[in-house]
Amino acid sequence: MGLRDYESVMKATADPTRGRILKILEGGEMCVCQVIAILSLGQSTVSKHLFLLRAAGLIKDRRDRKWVHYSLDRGSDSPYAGRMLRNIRGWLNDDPVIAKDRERTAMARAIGPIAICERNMTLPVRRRPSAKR
Amino acid sequence: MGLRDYESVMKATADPTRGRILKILEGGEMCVCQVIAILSLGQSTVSKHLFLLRAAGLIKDRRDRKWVHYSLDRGSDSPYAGRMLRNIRGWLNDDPVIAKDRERTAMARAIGPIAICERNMTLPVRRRPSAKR
DNA sequence: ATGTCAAATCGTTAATTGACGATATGGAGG
DNA sequence: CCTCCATATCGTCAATTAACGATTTGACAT
Repeated sequence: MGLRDYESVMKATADPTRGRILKILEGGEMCVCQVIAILSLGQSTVSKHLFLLRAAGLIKDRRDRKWVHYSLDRGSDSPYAGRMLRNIRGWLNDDPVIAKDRERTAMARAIGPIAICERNMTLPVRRRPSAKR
Repeated sequence: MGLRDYESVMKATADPTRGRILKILEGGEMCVCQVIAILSLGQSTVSKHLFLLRAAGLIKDRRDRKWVHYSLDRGSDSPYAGRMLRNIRGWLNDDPVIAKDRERTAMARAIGPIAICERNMTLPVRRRPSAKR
């Protein structure tokens, strides 16, 4: 529980994309393909982020058939991880990026992993009100 | 108070050298030259670290003649900074590197900034018990 | 104003990191 | 055994970062 663990947890949380992932998972367990769809990032990119978060003890995974689901690892071995998860819970809730992610998270949850995989890890495009002139 | 501030505070604290600096400053205000001596790093290197910590709202500075003293900025504007300072207070106290720094911090405090500057930002070498054979 | 000296800034270099596409892994179903 | 497909790992590239030495800044003393 020294500088090494400290560094791994803090560096894992410090990256803004990984911060977004942690906020997404606050809504509950998520399939990898759903996280990819919400973030609109490459599959390998997201996989690496999830790896680092898991290595730091911040999240845990669960296999269900060919899907892997990730969730926050409350009760992690790392005291740093537990504390940071609790900190982040109250943080960033007003941030516009996080708010947007929350909407997309809701959509991803409504649609479900299977449909998202069929759509090649994408969410349906949201119709934007176009300014008439 | 969005992702940007979050990132700056987290990245500032995530670096192990900056973590050491924060732990050093828990002992109270410190002159730059003392921090340099404790860490045994280059003057410009330490100056940069202090800059990043200050930019994140974690520490503040005070000029006294030609010396600049840094201290933890409890009551910072950033809510992230305040929380992290409180977290770190209870962290890393068992780490060997931090323990060593604490000894050197005590020595730096005993000697004082003026003497350290005269010694070119170094602490007196500690006599190590040499293993007889 | 000039010199001194602690600290800040600049410029460079090597190492780390985040992104991507391509390939490998490993369950589930045929 | 072979295929399919979600995920993991690999290889590459551009961007960031931590370290250093050299130079600049700015407060103080003469």
